[in-house]
Amino acid sequence: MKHVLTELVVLAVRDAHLEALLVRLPGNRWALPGGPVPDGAAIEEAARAALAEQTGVRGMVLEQLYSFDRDGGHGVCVAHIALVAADRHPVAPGPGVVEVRWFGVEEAALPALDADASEVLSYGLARIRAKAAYAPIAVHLLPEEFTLGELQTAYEAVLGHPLDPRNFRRDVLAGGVVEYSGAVRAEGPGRPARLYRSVKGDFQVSARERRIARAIGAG
Amino acid sequence: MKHVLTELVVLAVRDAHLEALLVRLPGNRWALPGGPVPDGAAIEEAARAALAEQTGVRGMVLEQLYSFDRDGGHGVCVAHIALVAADRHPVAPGPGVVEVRWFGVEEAALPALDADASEVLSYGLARIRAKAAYAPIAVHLLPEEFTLGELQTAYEAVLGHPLDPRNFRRDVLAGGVVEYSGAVRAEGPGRPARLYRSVKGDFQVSARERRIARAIGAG
DNA sequence: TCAAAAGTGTTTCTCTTACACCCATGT
DNA sequence: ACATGGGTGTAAGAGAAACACTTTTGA
Repeated sequence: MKHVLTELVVLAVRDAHLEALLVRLPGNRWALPGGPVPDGAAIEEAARAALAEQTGVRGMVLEQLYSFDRDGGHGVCVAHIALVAADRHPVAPGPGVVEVRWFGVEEAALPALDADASEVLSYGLARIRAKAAYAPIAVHLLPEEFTLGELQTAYEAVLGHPLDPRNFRRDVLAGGVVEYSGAVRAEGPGRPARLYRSVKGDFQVSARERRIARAIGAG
Repeated sequence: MKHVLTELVVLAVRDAHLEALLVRLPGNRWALPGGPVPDGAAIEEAARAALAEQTGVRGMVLEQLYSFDRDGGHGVCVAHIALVAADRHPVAPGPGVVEVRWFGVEEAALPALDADASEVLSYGLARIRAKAAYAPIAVHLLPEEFTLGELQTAYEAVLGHPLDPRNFRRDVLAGGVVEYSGAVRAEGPGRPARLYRSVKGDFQVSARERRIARAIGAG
């Protein structure tokens, strides 16, 4: 018997930067959100519940990352990664939490974290970057309707390098992962942008789509 | 508090087929090898120990797959995948095990398995196939020295489709993941094959190597 | 000398990349 | 009218895929 807990790497793109959500615990210690998985509870549900309680964030895409030994073999930490559209998720500290805040994921922007949390965070970042190169993940980082410019910005934030707009548009549209919603949005000066939404349904990772997705990440 | 256990998808290439190692428990039930992770023990060590005890297989490459809820939320199963060189691992049933046997991974070749085990097995197969397309995994499925023909056969068994020998040799050798051992091996009629061994060391997944590795899997 | 497996280069085509200008709107 | 972001096509280079024959051995 061991105690089982979850930790979450919660990521969003805010202001063209990839940011992670951290919680400040009493004693000025910053940590990843998370909590125990009670006996009888499902792991993923417990992760969602812990995140909702500690930070107010709920209803996002959640993926299991890895399970780590903790507490000298007396515990197990099942790490998850969550992708959220930052605007749709106002944060509020829950019980036991002093503060909830977004931090840029660059080393310099992060507060001090213990070694375990750093490991989980690195693992999560590696996973999302690897996955961005072949899967249409960025749609999870955006509101329901978005412009291709916003989608490109999200990819650029995750990947950490700029993409060519013409190639990006060609490949995204060819991949069929987004569809034109029919609406446009004018915001300040400049030509109004068409709004797209992500196409529901599982994406078989066909050879063709893998290729296209790779292209998305390869700019 | 939950009980934590491991299950292992143990894979080998035997006779040009990808096969999985299963154990028969009393009552004629076939199952994946595995066992409890005792309080205080590390997950991966427990997985190795369980596999060694139940089947006699030890010292192979082990990778964590996923953690599943079990027993109505009262347990957690941390699934692993193991790649072994079949010839180097004679199997022998341990305590509590009636029989240990290799089965082809095709649906038709497998015995009846419970739903949980089937799910873990499918997950393991998906993982190894995905990984074969970009990482030099097949070397783990072969003895220390092997011919390029054997390596190609191993890849073909994992991927489930034939590869072009010229492209395969070119890409494998260009990738630098194997080196010529200097020896050759004559076996029956036909020109003797050069023996290769895998090059130690971590393979940074450089753009170049990713490309090459992709080539390996893309035939 | 025949059967069997190992080993070797080149060509074609597709995909990826790089690149510059016009369009529609707000101010 | 101009500043701002949105939207579009093409050409050159790189990588992947397809392809057939010669070599070396055992029988």
